[in-house]
Amino acid sequence: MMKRDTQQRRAIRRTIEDCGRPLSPKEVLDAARSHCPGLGIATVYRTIKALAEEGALAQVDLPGEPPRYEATGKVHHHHFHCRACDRVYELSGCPDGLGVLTPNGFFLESHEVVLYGRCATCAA
Amino acid sequence: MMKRDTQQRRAIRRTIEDCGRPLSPKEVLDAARSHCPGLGIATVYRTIKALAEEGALAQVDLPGEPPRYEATGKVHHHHFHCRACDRVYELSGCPDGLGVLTPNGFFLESHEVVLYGRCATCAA
DNA sequence: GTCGTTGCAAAGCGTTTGCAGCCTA
DNA sequence: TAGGCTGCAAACGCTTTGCAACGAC
Repeated sequence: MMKRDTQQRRAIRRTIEDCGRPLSPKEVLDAARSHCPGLGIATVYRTIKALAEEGALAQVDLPGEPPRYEATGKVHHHHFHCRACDRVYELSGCPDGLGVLTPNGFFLESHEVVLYGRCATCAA
Repeated sequence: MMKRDTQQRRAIRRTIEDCGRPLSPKEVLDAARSHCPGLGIATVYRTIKALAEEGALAQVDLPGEPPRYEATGKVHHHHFHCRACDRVYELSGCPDGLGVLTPNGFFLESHEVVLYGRCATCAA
């Protein structure tokens, strides 16, 4: 898939790669339209899905939130969700001691950590 | 709200309180119908919402999952999501060192930790 | 020119809401 | 009996899909 390099796809890919934080399909649409007016939401969904399948995008699922998407190729990280502006930021680092939370007999494969609060802009 | 004590509400409340793990509306419907045949999904949603508003239920949001609900009155805890059976289990304990993940200028209010893997039943 | 891609509109899917009849108090 | 509650079906919001026109190669 993704056999052709269209204006729409360039705008969508560039939007997500340049942003540095996970974006929702709606955020991608709004931002990509500045490069490509008339872009449709269906194309955003289709392109995101294709980019995710070929490994260029990672889906970021946060509790109670519709999925966002970020560029792949980053080291293991978690996210900070600002309650004021609803933006999601990347964190570096990872807490220790998750293994001891696992009940006996359970097999731990992976984990997710999400912090909530106010980002630097909204805390001011 | 919740002025009357109906058969449907008794079945829904009892189902969630007896279960000991967070349930989705569909899980509640299926289980509660054994006590109350003919129960409708709309009643499950309405009752869950009312119980949550009066503080008897807590909504449990996991990444990429529709909300589940559990009885309130428990101490701070997190959850384990079994990838095999899709059930969600309660964990006790909480990792340290989340504060150091918070970027400068950000204000940390709360956090969420979710573990993934196989529960004791599915690991066997 | 071919056929992959796009935008629109319709279809899906889970959740919510309107409404007439039911049943608790 | 009054009016809160229920089940059904329609409405909703978000995502996916069908289809004819478009445009990359």
